[in-house]
Amino acid sequence: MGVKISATDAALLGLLTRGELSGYDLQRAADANGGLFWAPAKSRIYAVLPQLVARGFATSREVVQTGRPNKQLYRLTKAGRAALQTWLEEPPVFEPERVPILLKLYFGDLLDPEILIEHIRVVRAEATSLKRRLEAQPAEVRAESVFADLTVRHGLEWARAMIRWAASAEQELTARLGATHV
Amino acid sequence: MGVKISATDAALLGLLTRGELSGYDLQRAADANGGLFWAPAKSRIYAVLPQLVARGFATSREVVQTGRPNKQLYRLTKAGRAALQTWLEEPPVFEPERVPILLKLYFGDLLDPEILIEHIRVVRAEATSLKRRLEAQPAEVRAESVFADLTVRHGLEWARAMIRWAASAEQELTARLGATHV
DNA sequence: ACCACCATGTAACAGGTTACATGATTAA
DNA sequence: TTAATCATGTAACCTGTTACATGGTGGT
Repeated sequence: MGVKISATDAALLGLLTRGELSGYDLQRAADANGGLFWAPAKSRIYAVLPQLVARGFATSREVVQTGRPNKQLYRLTKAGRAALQTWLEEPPVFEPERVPILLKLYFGDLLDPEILIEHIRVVRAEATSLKRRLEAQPAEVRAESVFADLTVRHGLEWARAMIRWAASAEQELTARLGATHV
Repeated sequence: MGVKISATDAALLGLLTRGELSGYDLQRAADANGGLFWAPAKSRIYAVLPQLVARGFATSREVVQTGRPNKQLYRLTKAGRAALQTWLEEPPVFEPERVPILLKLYFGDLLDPEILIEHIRVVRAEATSLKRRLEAQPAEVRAESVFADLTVRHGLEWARAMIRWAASAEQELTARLGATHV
């Protein structure tokens, strides 16, 4: 029987395979990927870490520092490593997300078409800026490992899909708007 | 000052614009779209409805039935309609989701490549089946309204993006695997 | 005989956020 | 002097899930 851990647990344990880290370090590491696929709030990180210790997945030691706050360094245990491995080997969860824009769109008949179109423009603009951000990291992350590169490519595919969809939705709604206006 | 409501509140209030409905009806309506963009658990629906009444966004009346359980029918109030409108007019939230597969992939160096490839195949298979499901509803939903159609098209773009990404990821990882094996 | 539909809810739990609180050091 | 970095945490709140509980009706 394998020990169950959550995705957030797994993210922290995974980062701890790379060395002894503090909560602060872990947050930086999680944010470093632009929070692209997993970035818990820091309060969550500080809440989870003691739980990991309590469950035997990590140990902590305090490092006394002068001139700056003391810190807790966390180290992965064998049990933690095993729990992580179990999680990694489980088939991934697949489910289409809840997309707020779709909810607004679905009730589009209740909304002024111009506002709806503006909403879609917002989506396209944000997707475009995400795409640009992702395209603008060639050597840094992408060459580092196939895996990091594939996560970036996932984000790019996603952003492109959103842009395509938003463009076509905008076009269609604009056409409708024009048709009913004239 | 506008009254703040959550997306789930908005989903229920939105459905209530179409008439007086019970919790049961609302769940069916939410699931009808294949749960594509917003499908709360029924316990959540039954928890939220009384809150909506308490906040003055809906009224309820009991309908006594014979041969089957009594039911509560909920009706949207003016205040509820106004709160919904405020929510609909707010610019949509845009944020790339948390994708579990990416977390597994990011720590791909900890995982047997064959298992990783199998994970990606799962994603592709599920995305493909979603795509097929969405393609298989022409007259039913899609012609009904532009808005419903656009939500379906969103799902399709998303599914296609996932398929494209998974195919390319699988190819790349397979190549790497072959290279290191031979 | 069994299953699906109708219909509402409670209980226990998991996972997550924002805002608040503290406080020294260092670079612009 | 203003802001960022380092560093940890609490409190209040919100959102959501699964499992449990009940029980008649109508179709295969």
